[in-house]
Amino acid sequence: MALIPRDFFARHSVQVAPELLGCVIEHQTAAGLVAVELTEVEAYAGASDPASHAYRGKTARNAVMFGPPGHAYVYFTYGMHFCVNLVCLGYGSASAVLLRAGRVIEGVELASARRTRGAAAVPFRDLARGPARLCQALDIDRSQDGTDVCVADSPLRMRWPDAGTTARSAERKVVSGPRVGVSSAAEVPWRFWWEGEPTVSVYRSATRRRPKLVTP
DNA sequence: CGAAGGATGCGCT
DNA sequence: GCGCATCCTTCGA
Repeated sequence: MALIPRDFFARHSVQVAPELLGCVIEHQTAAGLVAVELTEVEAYAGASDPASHAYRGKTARNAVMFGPPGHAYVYFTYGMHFCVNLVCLGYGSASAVLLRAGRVIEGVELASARRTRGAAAVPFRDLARGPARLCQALDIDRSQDGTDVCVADSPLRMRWPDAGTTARSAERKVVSGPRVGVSSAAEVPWRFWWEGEPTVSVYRSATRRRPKLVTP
């Protein structure tokens, strides 16, 4: 297992994000190991980025983003979902990369069991397709907030692509586009993914809300 | 197919 | 209170 060194993350998130494609996040729990090869990520620039949680300054929730690079920032949203970021640059910059989607390469059965609700089986491509699904497949929640992913004995860690993945990466084309679900700075093309990869989430623009009140 | 709405809890104004 | 870096189900064509 070749761990990704902290220096890798100690750069601007926009530079780190596309290089994370093909890298592997793995979570060792009592139930077993699940590893996911990243296929889609989003960069957030920190205090200067209106779409970032760090835009309005440091709070108890986002404190990890203001810490050193190579740590996991996990947040809870929409009353039921978790999303995981990897802190970049560090030392107060509060920049990070959101892990949006990936392909499960180890522990498929365990990931499938975590993702399955009721009777309907989840298709393989959908196991970690979307930031909240990825967290569910890996069993990541707020107890992983602040975890150092750059040490070998961490239950949650990042490693370089496998040899087979590296070969496949060479044939992959990295493309970029607007970020998903953010209402401000939506024009910034800081979402990166592998073109034609089936595990990439479906794009949804942020302007799908606002049912607003009705007049009877 | 696509669009629409509900679920659901917490951080921030 | 409001609004979310979301997902899933249902409804209609």
